[in-house]
Amino acid sequence: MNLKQLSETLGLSQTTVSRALNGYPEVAEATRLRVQQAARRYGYQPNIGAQRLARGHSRTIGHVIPLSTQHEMVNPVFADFIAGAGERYSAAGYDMQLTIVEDRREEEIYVEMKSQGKVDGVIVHGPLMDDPRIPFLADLALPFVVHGRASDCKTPYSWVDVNNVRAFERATDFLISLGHSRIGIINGLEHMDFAHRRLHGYEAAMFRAGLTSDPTWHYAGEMTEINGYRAMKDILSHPVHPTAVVVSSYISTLGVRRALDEAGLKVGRDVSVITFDDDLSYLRNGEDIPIYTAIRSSVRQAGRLSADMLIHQIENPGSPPTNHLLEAALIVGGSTGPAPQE
Amino acid sequence: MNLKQLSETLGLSQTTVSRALNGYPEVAEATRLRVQQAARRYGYQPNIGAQRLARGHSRTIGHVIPLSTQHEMVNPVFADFIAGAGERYSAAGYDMQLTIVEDRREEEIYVEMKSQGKVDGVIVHGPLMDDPRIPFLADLALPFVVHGRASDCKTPYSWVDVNNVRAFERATDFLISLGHSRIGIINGLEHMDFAHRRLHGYEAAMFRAGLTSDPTWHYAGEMTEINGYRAMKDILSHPVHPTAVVVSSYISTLGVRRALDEAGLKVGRDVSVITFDDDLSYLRNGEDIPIYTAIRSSVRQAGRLSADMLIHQIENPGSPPTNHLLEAALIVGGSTGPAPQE
DNA sequence: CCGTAATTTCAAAGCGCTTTGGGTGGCGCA
DNA sequence: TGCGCCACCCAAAGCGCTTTGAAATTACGG
Repeated sequence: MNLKQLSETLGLSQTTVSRALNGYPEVAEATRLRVQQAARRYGYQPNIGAQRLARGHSRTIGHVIPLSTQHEMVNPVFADFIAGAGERYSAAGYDMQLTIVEDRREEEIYVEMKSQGKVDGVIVHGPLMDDPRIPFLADLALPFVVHGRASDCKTPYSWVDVNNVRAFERATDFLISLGHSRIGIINGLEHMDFAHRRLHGYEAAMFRAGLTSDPTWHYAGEMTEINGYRAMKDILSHPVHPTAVVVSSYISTLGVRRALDEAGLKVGRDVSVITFDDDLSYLRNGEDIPIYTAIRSSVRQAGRLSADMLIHQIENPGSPPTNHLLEAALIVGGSTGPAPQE
Repeated sequence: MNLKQLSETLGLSQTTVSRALNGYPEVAEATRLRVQQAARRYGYQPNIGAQRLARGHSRTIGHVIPLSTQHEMVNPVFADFIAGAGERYSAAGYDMQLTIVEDRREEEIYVEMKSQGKVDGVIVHGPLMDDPRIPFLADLALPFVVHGRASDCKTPYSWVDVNNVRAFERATDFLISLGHSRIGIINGLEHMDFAHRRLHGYEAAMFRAGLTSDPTWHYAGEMTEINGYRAMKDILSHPVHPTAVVVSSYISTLGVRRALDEAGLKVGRDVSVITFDDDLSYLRNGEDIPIYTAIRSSVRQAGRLSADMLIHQIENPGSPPTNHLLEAALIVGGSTGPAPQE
């Protein structure tokens, strides 16, 4: 059933039917009701392609997921972020389009999206320190919101981010307050903006406490279980090793635990661990009592916020970029304890 | 730049330009070349909405992710499946649309997709034993491929699935061959079809070996880390407990390990563990040497296959449903060993 | 009872593409 | 020379919706 048929059965023009259905005021309430009922009865659904063509926008939001050809890894927080954003899209009547693309082709995809009118806006995932995508998109005039930030970017843009500096500062401070002085960090890849900020927060806390941070206590790499395991194992291999570590991801932390178990060290007694906890639905950090002491910020919530901001931006063209800085909560669990006496 | 403008600058009709660009034979090669060059030069991209309207299909494939209101959990294998499917969509010129929806509204979404012409086909995730979505979609005449199967469904349909029965049979057989006789299973929710099959495979192997399976050695629940931990802890709480377990997910296995560590039991010596390994990019089961003995089948590969099958089905309407049964490999790692002597 | 304004409805012109159903013009062949 | 046949190109008619501009109807004050 299409508009024409519906309008014919109703004995009205397409104009009136369209207006009745789209809530325009210039149609009598009685008529509107009649039209709505008929639409329901005959299961009329406007053709989306035709609507897009006529309206000039797609009510679709794009997420482009770059897949680096070396790593071929999909960020595990992605599923939860999408779930959060998706909730909001559904509520606001938007569709979500996902594109998996080799990272070197990402800009090309944006151009295509823009000029084909595929999407009304995009969410940018996993920004680097100086991410070329941001000026590029700003230039394209395609509305976008970044999940994270790009430190070296001067042009203003909209973003949703966790206060990573502060989160790692607090985590480190907490360990220091427990008497730890040799503290390691197992971080993400350092060209990723979030990892850079986390390192920064950690270093600031160490410096303020007058502690030095041995480079052999640092690790930066993709945040997989294996890498967490390797990093911890490597850190332990040095004669003088840390009594505590802060870890950038819950998944890496699982590897860290494995390495500690293997070395016969008890988490929270021999080595304290604080993890960053994205509050993933399938990796809850305990329920009432947390397993790990953690700095927690829900990535799902970040997804919701990003979606809301982007929709606002799309529906209010010309509105200035907005930001949202989420504070991570420091949650005390069983993985931290006083520094062991030497 | 749109078709009209492009054709005007070229001094050709829209027809010819459209045909040249879409590879129709009735245009001179020289003209085609000229058109293609001009299109590139001016960055012409056909408007997607217009194309859809004119062609009558959307070149979009839908994935609807049901979010059960109780659990609110996004299946972690989902990201990898999507990545695999997404590769193929890109290559074939299809877009991917994701919809997050409360499970009770799922059918409504399908109707909408179909009648609005939003998508040309859909992938069905996480089928239940007797999944109402399958007859529903078959009825709708919307092409679809199921990732998994629905045991109780009589109408034929296309699916891609792992041979879950055989995988768990082999895993159990392997444990039996190592001398284990008390073997537990930590499974997914049993109304999920895959979990049902896995249980079945496990039971078949036990039965064939003349072993009985104590119900206190069984667990069925959402496959999170926490649940793995709880399940293992619970299993260990009984005076006579299993010396080996098969676990339905890598993530649960991480919880299982935690419970074993906490109990002072060594994986592979005191308790043998075999896990199902979806070969997730962020949770690799070791690299050269596997951490866990596992039955492995790449969910990403399943994504690729599903996408290929669906595209084929869309482009060849009326072709009969096809199936693809993947065999999981049994990979021996360090988490299994001979049954401990009592 | 009429002029004016407000309300309600409509016909038709897009939106940008594909596709049908012709037209040219040039060539070979009788 | 004339005919038929390709090879190439075109005008125009959709696809199903929105929206403009105008017409028809009703309401109302003088």
